[in-house]
This record gives sequence, C-alpha cells and structure tokens, in this order.
Amino acid sequence: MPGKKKTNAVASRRKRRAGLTAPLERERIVRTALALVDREGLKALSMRRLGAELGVDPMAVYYHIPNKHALLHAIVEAVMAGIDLTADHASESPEERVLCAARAYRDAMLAHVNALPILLSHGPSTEAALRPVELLTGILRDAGLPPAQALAGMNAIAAAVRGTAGMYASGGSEPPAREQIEAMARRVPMSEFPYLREAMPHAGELSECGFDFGIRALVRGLLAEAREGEVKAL
Amino acid sequence: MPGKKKTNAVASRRKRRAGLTAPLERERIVRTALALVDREGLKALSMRRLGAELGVDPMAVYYHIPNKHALLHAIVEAVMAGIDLTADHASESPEERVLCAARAYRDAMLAHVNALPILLSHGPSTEAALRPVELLTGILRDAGLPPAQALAGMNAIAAAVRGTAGMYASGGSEPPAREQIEAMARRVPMSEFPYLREAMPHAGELSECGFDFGIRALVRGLLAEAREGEVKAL
DNA sequence: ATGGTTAGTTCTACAGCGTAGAAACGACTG
DNA sequence: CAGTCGTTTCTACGCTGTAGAACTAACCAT
Repeated sequence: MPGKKKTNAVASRRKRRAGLTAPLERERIVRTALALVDREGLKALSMRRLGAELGVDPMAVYYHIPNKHALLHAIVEAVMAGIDLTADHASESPEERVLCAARAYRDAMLAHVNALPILLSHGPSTEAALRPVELLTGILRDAGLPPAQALAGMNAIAAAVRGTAGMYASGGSEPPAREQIEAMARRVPMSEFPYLREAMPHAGELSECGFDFGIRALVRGLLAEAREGEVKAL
Repeated sequence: MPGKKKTNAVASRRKRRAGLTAPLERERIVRTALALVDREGLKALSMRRLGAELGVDPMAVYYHIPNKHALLHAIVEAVMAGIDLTADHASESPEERVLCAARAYRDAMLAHVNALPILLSHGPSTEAALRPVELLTGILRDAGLPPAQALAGMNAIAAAVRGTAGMYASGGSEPPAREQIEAMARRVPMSEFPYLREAMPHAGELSECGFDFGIRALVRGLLAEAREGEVKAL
C-alpha cells in the first residue's frame, strides 16, 4: 500500500526530479488513463500502453492500483467527480433544479463518451457518484415527497439520465453512432415501424431538447404523485 | 458467407450427423454464446471457449461470424428478440400499456444480467430492439402526443428502462452488486448524505415497486404535457 | 560511514486472447 | 475421376493482464 506509513518518502521522491518527471501517483495514473480513453477509445487502454503513456514500466502501475478492474473503477470515480452541481440554488423550482442536476450528470458522462461502457456498467456506487443522487433525493424531499417516493423518483431520474447517456455509446469500439443509426434506418424495413417512420424527421429536435422534455415530464409526474399522496398514503 | 448460394449444402450437411452433432449455424453459435455468458459471465466468453462449448475448432466460428464484436452484437440482438410484447392490448389505458411494455423490456434485459454491459453499450439499433421502441411510440401517439413529443417521450421511457436495468450491472466482473451497495453504504460517510440515509431503509420497497412508480410518473407527466399541448403548440 | 529496511520500479515469464492465412476435409457436380 | 466449393482445422503472430523475483535508491539506527 502506498501513502500509508511513509508518505514523506513519496514526498521526497516527489521532489527528487520535481518538474522533470511528474510523480507516479494514483491520481496521475487515473488522469492519464482517462485522457487516453478519451483520446483513443477504451480498447486502447492497456496496462502496457498506460505505462508507456506514463513513461514508466507497465508493472509500476500495479504498485498503486491492484488490477485493471480497479483502474476502471477509479476512472468511473474520476468522471463522476467531474459532475458540476454548483449551479443548484434552492430558490428555484424543483423542476428546474432537477433539470439542472440531470444536465450536469449527463454532461459529465457525455464529456467522456468513450468511457460510457464502463460508466454504465458500474452503477452509482462510488462516493462521487452519490453526490448527484443525494442532491436529487433532497430536491424531491423538499418538494414534498415522502422518503420512499423520493428515493424511487431519484432512481427514475438517475436511470433516465444514465439511459439517455447510454444512447451515445458506440459499443466500446470505433464506429460513430450517428451514421450507424441512419444506416440502420435504411437497412431495416421501416414499413414495419410506421410510428417511428412518422417521427423520424423530428429526430433532430430530439437530441436538442428531447432530454429536457423527458426529465421535465418525469418531474411533473413525480410532483403530481406527491400532491395526490398528501391525501392518501403510499 | 454462409447460407447464400448453397443452402442445400448446409441442409445436407445438417442431416449428415443429424441429432448427434447439431449443425454449426449462426443461431446455434449465438445461443450457445449467450448461454455461456449467462452461466459464467462475460469474461468467460472467448472465441476459444465458445469453440470448445460448440465442440468445434475456435476458428470455425469465424466462418459464420466475422469477428467478436459482431458476435456481441448478435447476442444483443438475441436478447432484444426475447422481449415479449404480446401482453399489449389497445383496450387498456396508455399508462398501463406503457408500464407493461416497459416491464417486458426490462425483464428481457434482466434475464441476462451478465450481458448487461454489452446490452447497455449497444443502443437500440437492431431490428429486434426497435420493436418495443415502436410500440412505445405508438402508445404515446395514440394517447394524443404529437410525433416529436411521442418520440422524445419514448426516448425517455426507453432510457429509464435501460438505466434501471443498468443498476443491476456488476461491472462486467463476478462480484454481486447487492452486497457491494451495502458495503459501500458502510464505507462511505453517510453523514454527508442525509437524504440518502433517511431513505435507505426504504430501499427494499424500491426494487419491488420503484420501477413501476417511476414509469407511471413519467407517463403521467408525458400525458399532462400532451393535454397542455392541445392548447398551445410545442 | 555502514548495514538494514523499505517504498517504488523494473525484468522476466506465463497463460490466454482475437484473428490472419493457409491447409485439409468432405460432399457434390461435371 | 477430377474439380469445385462450403466448411472446418492447424499454425502462428502480436497482444493482453499479471504473478514473482530482482533491482534501485532513499531512509534510519548503529
């Protein structure tokens, strides 16, 4: 374990080449790994490649991070830590507050599209990922929902956000998702999907405001449920 | 390419050992692969292992499926084809119809928890995955939403479903997610998350009816939006 | 100063991965 | 009987994650 007993050793080591070679710490490793994923995709992230990127023997990483799974987990944590929740003001309406938090959640994930497969596979189990979840629960509580409903509502919102982000995932590989959708639309017999065919022309508007529309509807539904709940219990 | 010109050759081959060794076709390959994933997890699915499972040289698979990515794609397609939409009756309320479709969508995914990472990473781009999407859009259209809103609403529902399913993903590895959540709840300083701490005891109810609650709220919100929309345009 | 401890890194090696390329097999057609 | 073609197998290459031991260099107590 690093940084447990002799952190001074690390610190001194740090000053050794200070500036020339940045110290090899968990944080720098994770940052470099995430940058690599952003730049070249998930499959480019191998321990060997990461070592090269750090200017270090691949096995050096294993002193700071036990295995690759832990590295991926750390990346998820880093992305989740990037969620900017500072725009929240208790003065605004619940609807607007939720929407704002949801956007922040989504934006943080979409800022690292290449990492989406691992982001979606890991669930909000890290501390950083709990922050938006806590905020959402709080907003719903403040809006009058009882704890159980606030939790369920938060879960629905988080699911909607994560699910929306997932639409931009490209299967962990190279090809872009955009053209693939249109190619599919041409390959698949659209005659079997009349409703989709009708709605296709509006797909453009969707990516713009479709997210807001969905979240708003969800919040309204939750608040309506809360108003009813004031009369009869859950 | 198999099955293009001389399918009779395949058929005759099929009868050759009929019953002894099942023929090596795309469908059997995919079915076996999915079963293997279900049984032993995603990382157990290697071309070599799949070949062994099929009683065949690993490279034989490559005649029917170009590469591993295509195999994964086919698995996604197979899971999506397992969505049972037959319970839908136009006579019921939109809310109930959506809920039913959403449950079917979710159940099909959760029937293959180990495959979740790839399911979530591939997006609903295959023909089979478009069926529920079409149905949902249709229900919303029938309920009075204009095409653009129906599309956005469907997207929100699909996202909520996929996102909910994603909560059960275990990072592509072995460890179960259930205990991990509780372990995290103990490790993370819950004092910083008062709302979550308050709601934690109700987490049990959540997995039961939380999904329904969320979907219902979302649908209600969408329908409310539609009712408003009758007055002023989008 | 010197020997020992220890944090941190490197080297070597192994089993397994996806898959390209060529060869081999077996049934059918001429 | 030779030829063709669909299907399968063999061999090999470069890559992966990581176990285990060896090395380096800074520290501390003698």
